Amino acid sequence: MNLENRIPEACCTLDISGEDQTRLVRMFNALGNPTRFEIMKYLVTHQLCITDDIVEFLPIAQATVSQHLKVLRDADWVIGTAEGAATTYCLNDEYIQWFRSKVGEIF
Amino acid sequence: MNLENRIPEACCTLDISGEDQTRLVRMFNALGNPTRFEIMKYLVTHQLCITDDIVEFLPIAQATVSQHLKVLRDADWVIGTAEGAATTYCLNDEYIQWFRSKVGEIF
DNA sequence: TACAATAATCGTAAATATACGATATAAGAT
DNA sequence: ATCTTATATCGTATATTTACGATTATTGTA
Repeated sequence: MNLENRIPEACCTLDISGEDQTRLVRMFNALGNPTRFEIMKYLVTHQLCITDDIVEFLPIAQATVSQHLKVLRDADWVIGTAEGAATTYCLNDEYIQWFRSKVGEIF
Repeated sequence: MNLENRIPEACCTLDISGEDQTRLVRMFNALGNPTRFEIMKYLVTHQLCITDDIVEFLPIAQATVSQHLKVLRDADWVIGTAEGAATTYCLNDEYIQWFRSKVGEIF
């Protein structure tokens, strides 16, 4: 009375795999860090900013902020645009929307 | 013509902080790992399972599966219930719902 | 009582993430 | 041309994560 009785069979399928799944996991991972979450909060409440705004806002070194912004960019949470010597950051609305709808589909 | 011209002022507030924020980041973090995401997929498509189902399903050791399940439990993505010698896992619908609504509020 | 099944935990090795200072690059002002 | 500002990248130290085998604990069965 063990394996024969509880055959694990799928009750449904799931429309996520391959590249999409990799992207989704990367997005989860990027926000699964307190500092990066704070950066995202900053962007949500400020719409637009440059790297230095966040360097002044958070108690961490400029190099670290730059690194975290790169992770958020690579995960498509934000878009960075070179604006002279500075880089302007804003939310990547397209992929934020994509994230929300995928999460809605899956869970 | 620099700091004086672009005063970074918040355009809105954000209703997430403290414990809720910590929990949310922990939930993001837990799903930001390919193996744990696969476990969640398994649970979504099977509704219920025991640890051993996942051990057989994934190409990783029992100890590792158990560790990942603990992370998912601690992050409130799943609920584990001792059922004799086995532990039955299922989705934590309450907090999945919570996650979705928080993400909706923020972004 | 002994045994098989199931899962959790311990100790540990290897990989990855995180943070920093120093340096490099590029734009704009003097 | 030089200096300042803003950012990215490099090298590196430390911390955390991930994975594993071995061990422990607990339940149910022979």
